[in-house]
Amino acid sequence: MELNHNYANSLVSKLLFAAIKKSYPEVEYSESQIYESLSAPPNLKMGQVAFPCFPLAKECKMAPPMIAKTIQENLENDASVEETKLAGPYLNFVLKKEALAKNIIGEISSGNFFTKELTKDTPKTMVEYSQPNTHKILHVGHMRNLCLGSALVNILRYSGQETISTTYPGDMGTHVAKCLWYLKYKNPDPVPVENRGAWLGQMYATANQLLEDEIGTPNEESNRKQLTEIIKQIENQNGEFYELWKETREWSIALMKQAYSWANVDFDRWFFESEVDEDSLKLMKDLQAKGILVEDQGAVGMRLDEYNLGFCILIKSDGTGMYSTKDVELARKKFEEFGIQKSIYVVDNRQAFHFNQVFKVLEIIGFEQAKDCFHLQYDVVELPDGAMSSRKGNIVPLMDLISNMEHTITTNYLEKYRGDWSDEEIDKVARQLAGGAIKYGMIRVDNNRKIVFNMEEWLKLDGETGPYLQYVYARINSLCHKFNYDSSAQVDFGKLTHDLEEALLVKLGNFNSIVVNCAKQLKTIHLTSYLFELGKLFNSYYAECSIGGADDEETKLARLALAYSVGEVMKKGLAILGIEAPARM
RNA sequence: GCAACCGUAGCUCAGCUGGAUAGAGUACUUGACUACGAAUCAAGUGGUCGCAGGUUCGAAUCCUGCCGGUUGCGCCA
Repeated sequence: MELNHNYANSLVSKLLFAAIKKSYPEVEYSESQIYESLSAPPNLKMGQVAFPCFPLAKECKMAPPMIAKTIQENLENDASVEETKLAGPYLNFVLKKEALAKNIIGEISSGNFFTKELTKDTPKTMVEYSQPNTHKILHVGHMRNLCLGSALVNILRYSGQETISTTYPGDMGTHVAKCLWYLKYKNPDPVPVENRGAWLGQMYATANQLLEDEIGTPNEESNRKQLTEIIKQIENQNGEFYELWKETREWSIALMKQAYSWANVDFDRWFFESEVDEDSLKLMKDLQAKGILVEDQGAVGMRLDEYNLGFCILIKSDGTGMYSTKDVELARKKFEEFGIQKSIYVVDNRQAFHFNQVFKVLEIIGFEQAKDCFHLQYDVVELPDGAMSSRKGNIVPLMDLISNMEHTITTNYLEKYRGDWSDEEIDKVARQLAGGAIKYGMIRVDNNRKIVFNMEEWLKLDGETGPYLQYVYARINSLCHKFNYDSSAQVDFGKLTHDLEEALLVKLGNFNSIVVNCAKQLKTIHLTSYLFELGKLFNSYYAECSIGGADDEETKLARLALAYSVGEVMKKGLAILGIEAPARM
């Protein structure tokens, strides 16, 4: 539940609540209902806050414009309100800029703005994201999941929701067997000393190709026998392949950790498939013994036809489990180990059917939390020539994207500082900007929309990108430094009279609401758009109004304070998206 | 066949819990650095919101049907 935390809207809803009570004593319209209904007029000349009177029309049995007029007549005077304006069915409020500035800039510079209680009674939530397979290539597709998941965790936490983050790597299954098979029987090359995780991914791709090529040849049957043996050894936890699995698995995990570290992502809990496999089968055998599961064509599972979810196989005819089997057990572990009330799965939309099945199975076997399990789906990342596939050989490995981006940024923008800045700083800023470009690019489009990844486009860094926003912060930081900004100095907020200053103040005041809205809708785009709009506004302001060269000292100080506030909000907003803002770039 | 998602400017996308004049980026044309950082800013060109109905004071937004595209739909994960 959202609390009233926006200064302007809280003020207006309080005044409106009293006026509505006075005008229509019989109508029930709570202060928080009013707060929620407030919107913004099309432009600031019409006011900063708009109250639409449509919702009241039915109960008051009166046309909205008349209601607006009646309410206006019953409004009490308030020192912070300049005037109210009737605009048809809307009642608009013009707040005094000075009051707006004093409150918003004051709260931002004191830091209180970012520590407000924004919501209450939110459920304890777990977010699972990043489910890469070991022994396979980590590619740009994984990046979308990682950026989205980590931003969402930050959004939920900022808005006051207790959130546990978790990752679920796939460290067993046929893909592992194929990779180990190739390593043992076919690979002629020595194991490299470095980057073994990436190398392993290539081994898998080669293995997959070779096995496919040998289908229909005399080798097919022996290959299959060898793969079965490998899988058996890993499951039974002994034999040379089990040892090889343990060793190679670590190479992939090291690569994952490297990627997570680059992305500044940290998980509260790592679940591995191998960790839930055995228990998941036990759980299913229990359920089977209780008669909850049925057998069908040799497999054991649950009939979900009445929910239009077909048959969910939980024990294959060879006695082993499926991915659904493990997901049921994993859910049980999450509920019991952490006592969560809500469980979010950030997984691409091809798994929609799978999760519907799993959630239904959980519900049927008696987990109440099943109704609060949510598959947050997103569309996949494709390349200009279609879906990524190892067969096509058109996979863009994650580390290629990262190093390409960092290299381009260094040569195009940072090389000019060489000698002036330390090499370490140049590398660090290149990493931060690459992070900004990649992360912002991954989460600025809606989850439901496919991303066609084009390396050249991504390297351009023009327009709506992470570095555009980082540049805003760097410029402000440089300004504050140059003019010795002091956050404790007295400021005459009456000096902020420009239209763009007002627009910036209103924008700044909306920050917390935007993040709460993102948390409610589990979306990142509202925040990315917001930050871009804030950045654009500031850049216009910067071009139009000289801050350092203001007419008088008071104006300069007031403008600096405003600029500083924009910088703080920008930095905070980017941080929520997982993006660092360098002090200079 | 069934289901989910997508269809808005040349291209990439916002706007979708109905509300004031449909917005950005990009591309293209033009202008602004002896300047608080030009990784920037300003201006212009560009739209039957896939199509057809319906709901109502009001629909890009909600409902129905159709068209086009993507992805799923029992022993891979």
